[in-house]
Amino acid sequence: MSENIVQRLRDQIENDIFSGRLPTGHRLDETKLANQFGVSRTPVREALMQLGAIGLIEIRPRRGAIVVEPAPHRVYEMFEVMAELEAMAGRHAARRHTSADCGTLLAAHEKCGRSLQAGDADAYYYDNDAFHAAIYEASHNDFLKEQCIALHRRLRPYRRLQLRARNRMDNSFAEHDRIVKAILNGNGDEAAAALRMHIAIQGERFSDLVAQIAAERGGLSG
Amino acid sequence: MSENIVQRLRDQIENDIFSGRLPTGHRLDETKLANQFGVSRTPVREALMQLGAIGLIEIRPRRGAIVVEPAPHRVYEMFEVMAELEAMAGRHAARRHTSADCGTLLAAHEKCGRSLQAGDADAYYYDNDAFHAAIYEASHNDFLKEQCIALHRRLRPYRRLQLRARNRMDNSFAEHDRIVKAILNGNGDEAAAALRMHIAIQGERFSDLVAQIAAERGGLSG
DNA sequence: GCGAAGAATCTTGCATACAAGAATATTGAC
DNA sequence: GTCAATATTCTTGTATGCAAGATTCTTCGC
Repeated sequence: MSENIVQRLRDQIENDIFSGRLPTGHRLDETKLANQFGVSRTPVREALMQLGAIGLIEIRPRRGAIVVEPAPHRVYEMFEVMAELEAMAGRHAARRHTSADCGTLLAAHEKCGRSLQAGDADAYYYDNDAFHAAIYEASHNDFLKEQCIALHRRLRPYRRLQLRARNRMDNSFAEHDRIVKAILNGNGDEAAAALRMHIAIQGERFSDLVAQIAAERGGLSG
Repeated sequence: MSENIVQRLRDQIENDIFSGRLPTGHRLDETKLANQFGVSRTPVREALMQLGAIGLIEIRPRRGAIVVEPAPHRVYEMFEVMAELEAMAGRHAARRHTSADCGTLLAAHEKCGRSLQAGDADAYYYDNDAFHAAIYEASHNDFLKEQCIALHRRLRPYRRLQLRARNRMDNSFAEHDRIVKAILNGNGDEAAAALRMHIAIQGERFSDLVAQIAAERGGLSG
């Protein structure tokens, strides 16, 4: 499939982490992974190194790699930064967008609307990605775009949890609407504010979720 | 020195790139680098991979790695993002700083002042790093801090060029002064604005520099 | 003389081997 | 019975070897 083994390994391990097959704290033994995938340790090491660079796993010298679930407060921090980056993208998009950008953005927005009406959370999830990608693109700052995509990807598993929440899809779409209007009107500050809130809400929802789980666990175990 | 060869190699190659010993477009031959450093190809590969993850070099499958000087407009984009991240750090620092943070920030600021009075641009350069690091720290968002440090590091060679410019050190210190006051007063918006401008100026100065060099080159070569 | 096809060479990608440090188990002392 | 020290095992870090793809050089055809 992939051109080289390293990328295939990286994607596979990444998926295994996101899907929970490789739980937090799990030790990633190079030899075992190599055997498991039927390759040698060399590409495994390189794949692990790449995952370490993203921050998905922690590589401790001479002590192997472990899966790190970022502490909840860290995920919250990441949402904070994401909110600011998205706000920046929105501000620039409002000022710099071309007519082609408008078309892409509107099309993505309408696609979200159709998925919402169909009640298809999975479809909405992907359409939402495209919607945000359109904003990054319209910001006409490629470096910003890359940073946004990387962080968006990193936060993927946490966002995915949220669309299941009651009314989240409706609210999300309403927020998108405000964002689109601001960008098309060239109102950078409004676009930034709308996007910042749109993302910040997710961070807060995540925090709520963590608190809820902690409470449940507390109730069960002590 | 370093614990492992890979880190040593990574730092060395990174320095060679920043210092210009390894110019843009230079092909990084694994075998040659291995011989040069007296190690095997394995750690060289891993070091190159890490540099590729940062974006300092480009790794093309089966075709080796080359040093990529980011195009000027891309550096400008990076300064734009840096400005926004610093502004965010400043806004949070203004709201969240502890008394210990204040002490560190003030100490760093005063150290900059002493280097300025001594007319020592090199010292100022390092003190400036510490000053900004103090702000990241005071933002109490570790993820943001790490992102800032990484980008700051990435932009290092371009910042270094600038302190040589006339009056830049004086102006920089004056801007620092405004930033410190805003943070200590708890004025988040003011701190953000001051920092955004502080960094944006550098991006613009970089653009000026590029334009100037381009003009000179144009005058020479046709 | 110029262009294209093929061969030779060179470089990367992966596998295997070996050495050194960390984790663990075992044994001895208290 | 518990703690500590040592020995053993296990894992990582680095070196080397081999195969496949890329580049370059040579040769042949036009």
